[in-house]
Amino acid sequence: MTVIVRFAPSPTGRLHIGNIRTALLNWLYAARHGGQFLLRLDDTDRERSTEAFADGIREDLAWLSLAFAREERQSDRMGRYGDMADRLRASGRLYACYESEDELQRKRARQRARGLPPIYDRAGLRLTAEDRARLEAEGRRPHWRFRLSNTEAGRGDQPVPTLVDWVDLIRSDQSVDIGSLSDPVLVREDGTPLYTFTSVVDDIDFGITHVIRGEDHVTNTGVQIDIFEALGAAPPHFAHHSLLVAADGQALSKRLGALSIQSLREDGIEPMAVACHAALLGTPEAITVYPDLATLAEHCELERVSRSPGRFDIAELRALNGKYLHQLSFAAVSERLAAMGIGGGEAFWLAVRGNILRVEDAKPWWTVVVGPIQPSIEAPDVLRAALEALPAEPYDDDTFATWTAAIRAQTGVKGRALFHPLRLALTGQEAGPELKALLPLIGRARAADRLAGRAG
RNA sequence: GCGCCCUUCGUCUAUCGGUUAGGACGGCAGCCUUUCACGUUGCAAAGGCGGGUUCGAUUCCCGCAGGGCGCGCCA
Repeated sequence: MTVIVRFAPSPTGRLHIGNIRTALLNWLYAARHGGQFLLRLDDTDRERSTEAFADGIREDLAWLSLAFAREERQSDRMGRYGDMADRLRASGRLYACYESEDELQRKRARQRARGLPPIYDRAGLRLTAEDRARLEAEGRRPHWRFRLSNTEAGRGDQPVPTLVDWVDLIRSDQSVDIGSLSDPVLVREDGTPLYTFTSVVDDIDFGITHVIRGEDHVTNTGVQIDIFEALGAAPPHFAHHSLLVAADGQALSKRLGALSIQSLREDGIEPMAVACHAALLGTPEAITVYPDLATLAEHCELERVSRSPGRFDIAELRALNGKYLHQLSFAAVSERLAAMGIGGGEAFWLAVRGNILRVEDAKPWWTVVVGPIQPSIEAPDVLRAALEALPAEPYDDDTFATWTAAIRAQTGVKGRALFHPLRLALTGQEAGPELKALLPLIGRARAADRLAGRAG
């Protein structure tokens, strides 16, 4: 059996770190099993879905190299949902209800007040043909509910505890009591099919073998398994991963805006750092940046994803990004450096990569190399001696050592007293890459200017 | 309120009743670099609370507390 998984965001916002974790878990599962990953845009909510958000989702996936074999949109499939709804009506599993939003709210409030669970009372099921005709004549249109298979013979419509169970790939044995749930609305008055239903129809039609999603869907799964069966289809395998929480342990949902993939990208975080952090968080694997998704997939077993919520701390992601850059090869960034107007070749990259957290942090160091910068003058005597001892070009990796040895011999100054003034004069900065590597890039002319206190 | 899930170093986790409770990130220290950073080596750092079961509980059971999620004509 070929594994087919899907990522099904609704284009009502940008993807965030939590979303992308779901996408990644799906993509990586497909990769590990030689399966297919498909993108499904859940855009049945016409009011909130926009084309701009759909583009944003594709853009974010592309940035992370999460390629999909196929793209489907629910808005293209409305006819199909209508047909499937008819099938459920024909088998008596989809029934018309005429309560207004207000009436339903009042019913729920009453039930809660009496200490009862707020479950729909199935009044719609008891409507006679005459009742319905009268309601329709009043101009009322029905919404349609799916009758959950939670009753037993001799007890009418009364729900009884009914466990729907499955072997969850992450949570192992899992069950949901659909006896304590309301019959879900599958189709609205205006004919719009709802998620609970469209998702099942799509999973059937697209041959989805594994549904990997957040644990906020656990209850949905209980209901949806019932719908799969009502439609005569075998349910797919399910896996529900825990959700991410913020660094303070509270729900992440409040500040998702700042954690959009777009903002992480603009923040200079590398896509593989985002992917590895999101996928490895909450697993026994050490969080490290692998060179590509295929390699990441080798380290990512769905079965080992933790059931407890994962704490997402952007500071950790930034640190991870830095660690990744510290060992990144020149070949991997040469084009981007060139696009930023940075030259200096491999020597420059190797010199500065250990001192940056983001690729664009290389830019100020390039300015340090080509100037102009304002030197910072400390210990003028030392700098004067340094200027006098400054060797003629060509410079190489040994130049700095011979030069500083000469200054030391001349002045008797050594250690921090020698290096700190040189660093301040040559770079204008307190800390930075090895001067040994920087000096040949800076060159004699600029070095001489800076040692003399002139901008250069 | 009801239901489901979770609880081991600061963080992510390993441990299938007996371990010096292991690893990774971060932190700290040494080393390297005659400077800072990078790198490297080492160190410190943990079983929420209360009851059981057992010769023995981090591990199994119950309760409590804390956290997450669900209980939509959202997805």
